[in-house]
Order: sequence, then structure tokens, then C-alpha cells
Amino acid sequence: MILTTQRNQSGSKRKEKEALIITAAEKIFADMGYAGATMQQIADAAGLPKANLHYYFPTKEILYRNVIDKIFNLWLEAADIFDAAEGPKDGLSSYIDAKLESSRHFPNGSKVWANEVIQGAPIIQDYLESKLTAWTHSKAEIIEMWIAKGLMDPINPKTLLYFIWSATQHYADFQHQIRTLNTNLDLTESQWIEVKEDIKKLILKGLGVEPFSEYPTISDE
Amino acid sequence: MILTTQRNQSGSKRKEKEALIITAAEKIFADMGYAGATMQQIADAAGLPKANLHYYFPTKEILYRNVIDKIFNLWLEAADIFDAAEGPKDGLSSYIDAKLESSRHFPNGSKVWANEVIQGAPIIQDYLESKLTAWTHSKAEIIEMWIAKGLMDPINPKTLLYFIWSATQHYADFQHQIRTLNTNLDLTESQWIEVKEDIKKLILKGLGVEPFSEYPTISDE
DNA sequence: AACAATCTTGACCACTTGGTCAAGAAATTT
DNA sequence: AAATTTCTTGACCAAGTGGTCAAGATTGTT
Repeated sequence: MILTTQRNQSGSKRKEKEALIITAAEKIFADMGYAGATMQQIADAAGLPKANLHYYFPTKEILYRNVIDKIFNLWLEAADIFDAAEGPKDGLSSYIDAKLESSRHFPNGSKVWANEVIQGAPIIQDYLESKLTAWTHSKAEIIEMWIAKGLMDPINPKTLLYFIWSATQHYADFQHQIRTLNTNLDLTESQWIEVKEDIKKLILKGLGVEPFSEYPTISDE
Repeated sequence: MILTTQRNQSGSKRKEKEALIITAAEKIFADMGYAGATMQQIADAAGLPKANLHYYFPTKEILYRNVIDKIFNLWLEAADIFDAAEGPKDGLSSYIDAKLESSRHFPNGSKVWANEVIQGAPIIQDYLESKLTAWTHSKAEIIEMWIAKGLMDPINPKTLLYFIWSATQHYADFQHQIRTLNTNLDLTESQWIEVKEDIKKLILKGLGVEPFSEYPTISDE
């Protein structure tokens, strides 16, 4: 036991515990909202006494910001696919897939984000104004380029982004409603496949992106 | 002053005050979430002392349910257009318009609803299981009929409904984010028109609904 | 005018919550 | 092994919360 990970430089063990707490907190914040979540609940979910929780994260708000921080970075990463894409067909497809996967497997992050934005982003306004704005502009440029090249119908790029965000995040944020309308069962694997296909088909067709090219384009300039 | 509305049958005055309170509560619940909202804040917003608020609505939960009740009924009404429609072009267009209008002018209701569902609908689960389920099934049938008639591409009707809900409600729920990404300004009239057009175009084209028939079809069987 | 019903309100209370603290237990370093 | 740093924890507290209550004001009724 002593032999296992003695190479852990002091900080590493702490980082692990912080990550554990953040994951527990994410779930509680998603289920209860910021105000509704109590430090006691989070401590219980993480399996440690409340006072110990305060040792790692002095205040609720600091803990919350850490949760948001993690979520937001995943959010940004999910869209790197975008930049690498050759055109709207690949780019939008992969982005939609990635966002739906994330809604399926990590709905809590999306829920916390939604909750926060709905309430006017009282705590993370700085993120919106700095990082998110920059990110959005850069993606909008790519979309505009695609439109200019005639690869898709003209559309306001932001409207398209909102469209994709809403359609995909809906499956995380409204998970409970969707389950209820699905005879109280989570979507099955095949239902998820169907959803993915339906959404991609609808958006791509709606944008006038032709559905040819079954194979990934073989690098042509 | 005494002469004005002496015809008010007792109840009427109470109803007015209740409506005032519900509107105030809706805003506070939207901005703060259920747990985050305090009865004091709601009382202040409605312009009366807290004890008086409790006279009209004995508990926070009862008040909340009344707020949800109002919201949910508007939600249902918005889609009566659906039934009256002759086909997907009219039906979906009007529905999207109606939902976007509601997102624009009454975003608070949508926010409260979203907040509640995100958190697993702890208070309104019965609504989801009864009214919403029935409503959804009835609309799904209409969509299936349209598909059977060849008026639109095949798609899972629920997926389509979620699609429309998410795209339209996003403009209410994420209003703050959209404003931030719009240089901190609310969307202008012309931006709203553009959004409406873009969304309708995208969805209708995506569903393979032909954009002919400028005029409402003249009753043909 | 007298009576009854409805409404209004400040003061109050029991309870929960975020956060503190001091004393001790583990782990690291010297 | 002694000293030092990091971590753990039960007990505690001040502040804020939903909700109560009893006394009064208003309105409606006979």
C-alpha cells in the first residue's frame, strides 16, 4: 500500500480529491440548482464530512466556480472538431455527434450550465463575455466561409449555432421530460442512434448540404 | 374612487391580486430558481408585506404550483394552431412562430419550466405524466398522419417536437447568453424576424416540406 | 350604525444553512 | 524520532428562511 504511488508529488493526491468533490458537486448542483444545493449534501455525495469539504473549497461559490470551470472547458473542447473539418457536412455532423454524446453521458454539466444561464449567469458572466464570445466569433467565421464557398445555404451563423446547441443540449437538460415521455425509460441505444440520425439529417438537409460522399473525402485541395 | 368598480363580485378583486402576485413570483422564480427565490423577494416584487403574501398563498410550494399552472396552460394553448392546420407547412410554421413569440415576450414562464424540469420536476411530475404525455401523443399522431400522406419526410415525431421546443425555447431560457453574444443588446425587431425566418426555413426544408403555396390553400378535399 | 367577513401588517419563532474553529490524526521532511 | 506541514472532524454560531399569529384596518351586509 505504501509502495503503490509514492511518486505522487504532494499536489497529486489533493487534485484527485478535488476532482472527486467536483464530480459530486456537479451532480448535486444539477439536481438542486445553486441555491438549492447544500454543502452538506455535496459532502455526503463525496463521502466526507462537511468541514473537510470546506477545507478543500472554502466557500460554496468557489466550489461552484470550479464546477463551472470544468464544464466550460469540456464545452469548448467538444468543438475543436469544427476547425479541423473540411466542410459543413463533416464539421456539423461531427459537432452534433459530439454534443449529443456529451448530453447522453455527461448531462450534469449541461444542466448546471443551463441553470446558471437561465438565471442570468450571476456568477459566470465573465466567462460569457470573454471566452464564449471569442469562441463563438471564431466558429461563426468558419460557417460564413462555408456559406461563401457555396457549401451550404446562407444563414445567420449564430442562429445556426444556437440551433445546434439547443437541439443537442435539450437531451441533457430535459432528460427527465424526455424519459417521462418515453414511458419512463431512458432512451435505448437504438433510440439514440435514431435521434442522432434524425437530427443530423434534418439540419444538413435544412442547410442544403448535399448528402453525397459516403467516404471521408480523400485529401484534395 | 368608490364609484369605479363596485360591481366587482368579492372574488374578482382577490383574483386580480393573485394574478399580480403570480406574475411577480414568476419573475423571481425565473431569476433565482425555486430554492433561491425567497418569499420576501416575491413580496417586495409584488409590493406587499410578506405576511400578506402568505395570506393569499399559504406556502411557497402552493404559490409555485400556481405559477407552473399558468405557464403550463399557456404552453398547451400555444399549440392549438397545430390541430387546425391543413398540413406541416402551415402547422409547423404557425407553431414555431407562436413559440418564438412567447419566448420573446414571456420568457419567464419558459425559464421556470426549464429550471423545474432540469431538476427532475420534483414538484410537477404529475403534470408531465398526465397532461403533457397526452398532449404529446395527440400531436405525434398528427405528424405521423402528415408523414403518411407524404407531406413531409419521415421522422420520429417526438424527435421533431423536441427539436422545435428546444430551438424556440432556447431564445427564452438562454436569453441572457444570446444577449451577451449580441454585444449585450437584446435582439432587435429585425433580428427577431431574421431568426424566425431562418428557423422556419431550416426546419421546413430539413423536413422536405415544399415551400410553394404562397396563399392559404383554398379548401380542397 | 352595528355587525361580520375579509384583508393587512409588524413582530415573532423554529429551523436550516454556510462557514468557523480548535484539537487531534496522518503524512512528510529534517 | 522529532519537528513540521497537511489533512480530518465534531461541535459550534450568526444569519437568513418559511411560516405563524394576534391585533387592527377595511370593506361589505343587515
